[in-house]
Amino acid sequence: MVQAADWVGHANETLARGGYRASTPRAAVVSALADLGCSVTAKEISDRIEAGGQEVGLASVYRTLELLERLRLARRVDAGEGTARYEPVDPAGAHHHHLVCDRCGEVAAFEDIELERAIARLADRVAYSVDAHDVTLRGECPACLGRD
Amino acid sequence: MVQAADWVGHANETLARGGYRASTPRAAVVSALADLGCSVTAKEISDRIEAGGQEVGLASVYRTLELLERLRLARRVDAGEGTARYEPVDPAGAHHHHLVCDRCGEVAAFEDIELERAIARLADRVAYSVDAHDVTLRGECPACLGRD
DNA sequence: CTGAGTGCAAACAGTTTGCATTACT
DNA sequence: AGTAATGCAAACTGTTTGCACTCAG
Repeated sequence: MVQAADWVGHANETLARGGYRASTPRAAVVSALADLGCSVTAKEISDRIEAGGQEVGLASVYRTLELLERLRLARRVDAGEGTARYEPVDPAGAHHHHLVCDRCGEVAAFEDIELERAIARLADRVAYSVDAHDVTLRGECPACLGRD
Repeated sequence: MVQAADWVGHANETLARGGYRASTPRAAVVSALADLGCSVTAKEISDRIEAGGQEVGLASVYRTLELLERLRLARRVDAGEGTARYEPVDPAGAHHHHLVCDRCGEVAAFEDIELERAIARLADRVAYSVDAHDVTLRGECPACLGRD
């Protein structure tokens, strides 16, 4: 997992360096994304900001997420159903993938070097030039398994 | 890739066995999905049917896809952007994953035993009970690479 | 003071649903 | 005949966009 504080600093720095203005709504989105961490929706970000007493229009949340994605500060991850999810990108390059529960929708993260290696080797063999990959495992989370 | 003819037969059989009626629109969707093969949208299916002279409401396409998915005859695959894509499921169990071109959206398929093995091993180690997985590689397709 | 960034509301795209009608079995 | 399945149109959901206003630089 990305260190929330580090990432917020890194993100704000990158934004400033890019000539983007430091607006309150933007900062709120950055900070909410950092707090929520892995695999969050625009709505969740907006709610979290609202819970903190601020108001930020959903449109601004989307615009900020789009910007963060363009700057490689965040990435869109696909949990499957039709709702876009985002998460902070670790500046150090570490990354993880997701386990999604088909029953309750819960998302967990995992890392696996062996998997990464297999993908790296594969990437060399294909005709495409690969610069990103996503892996999603689907099944049932421990909680749902217990509740059978 | 799934053998189109085989799959159509298999799908129709499964549908019949399940007590589902053999309607013309349903058959058209099954056959269109088989023809188009890998990673198609509801709209593409509808267009392809229309091109063959028939008319099938988009709603029926969606309803049929949902049914096929429930019967494990098709699966929803996530190419990333907000449009659901479907493809026939090989009754023999063979499956592949996708390479998506970030520039033109072109989707190619690949298989890799090593990758499957890594995922199988990983699936044993996690707390979730994993029963499906998706891998998507993103990058640029050969055509777009050439067009730099 | 100037334009990047915002909020709102309207526009959109894909998907789902209610209901009267059609057509397998 | 009975009911599963269809088609249409309306409803919905998530996301994007146009525009007037605001505020950081």
